[in-house]
Amino acid sequence: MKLSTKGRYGLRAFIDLAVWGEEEPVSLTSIAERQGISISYLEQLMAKLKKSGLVNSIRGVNGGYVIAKPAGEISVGDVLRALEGDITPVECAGIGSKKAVNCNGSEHCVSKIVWKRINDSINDTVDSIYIGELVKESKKEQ
Amino acid sequence: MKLSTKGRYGLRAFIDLAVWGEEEPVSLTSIAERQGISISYLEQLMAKLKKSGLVNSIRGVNGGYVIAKPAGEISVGDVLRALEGDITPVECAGIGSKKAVNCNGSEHCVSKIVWKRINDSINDTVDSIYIGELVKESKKEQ
DNA sequence: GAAAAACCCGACTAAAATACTCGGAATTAA
DNA sequence: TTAATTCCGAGTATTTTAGTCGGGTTTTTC
Repeated sequence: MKLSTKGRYGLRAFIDLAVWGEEEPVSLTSIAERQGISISYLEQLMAKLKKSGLVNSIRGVNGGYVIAKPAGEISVGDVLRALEGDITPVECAGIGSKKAVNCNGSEHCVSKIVWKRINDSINDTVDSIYIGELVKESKKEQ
Repeated sequence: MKLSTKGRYGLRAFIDLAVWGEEEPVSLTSIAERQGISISYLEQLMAKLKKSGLVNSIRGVNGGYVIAKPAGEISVGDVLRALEGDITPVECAGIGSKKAVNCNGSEHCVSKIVWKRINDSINDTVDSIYIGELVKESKKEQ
């Protein structure tokens, strides 16, 4: 039960991008310096974000990345799901979905109720926070 | 970002115990049969639950385990924390707590706001569900 | 008292996931 | 051209997970 560095570093990088990329593209080198994350690893994270359409890239000298939509329209959930794939801790909580192994037994998987509530609460939480708020908060602190 | 089998199997086992253990202790053998979990592994899980005071054990022939308190007084959170240790996906979200590596940088760790909200929502969720409800639900289905 | 049935404990390990690194290719501004 | 960049795919050490295994100890029943 731990969010991997993909999600943790990736969100940090994305916020960094939103804060510093309003005028011109932000290079991985500069994000790496500010955030203390290696360039190689950032490349991987950015590839995922690009594939999901959350950032655009500009190649060549003075190139870098920019966010693809206004920060107010991108939720933390969008970013985390792009990076992690699925952020629910238990899979078998779907309604008519895949029947997990060992999901039988006398209790007819009552625990599914629990997993579903946990999954929902996480998704609700991350979908209710927008990058814009975090950018605002970040600027306030400087 | 996945709840381990410790938590998933452990909660299932605990519910099983609460359902079948009202009159007499429940043996690991019987839980293992109903739930499709190996006895050896169940031993490990029960050890944790016992250490946390959530179950009591009765040794000898016809022995087994019983829940230590009424099912209505034990929350899912109690059980999961006993099994998993800490169920929050991100550690650095404490207020004045340990300063994580790489938690510096220009944004002064705004992402902490996110981690804290996620952690809180998970804890609130699991602490609001009691084993008693699940037992009731389980019996309804039979 | 002996056997059976249960719990108790620590070490061990195969497999999977994580958290990266590395080398090189393509692109573009100056 | 050269240097700064993104892009791409492999490769790999470390850590975590998900158990198993073997050998106890304790208690109860017969």
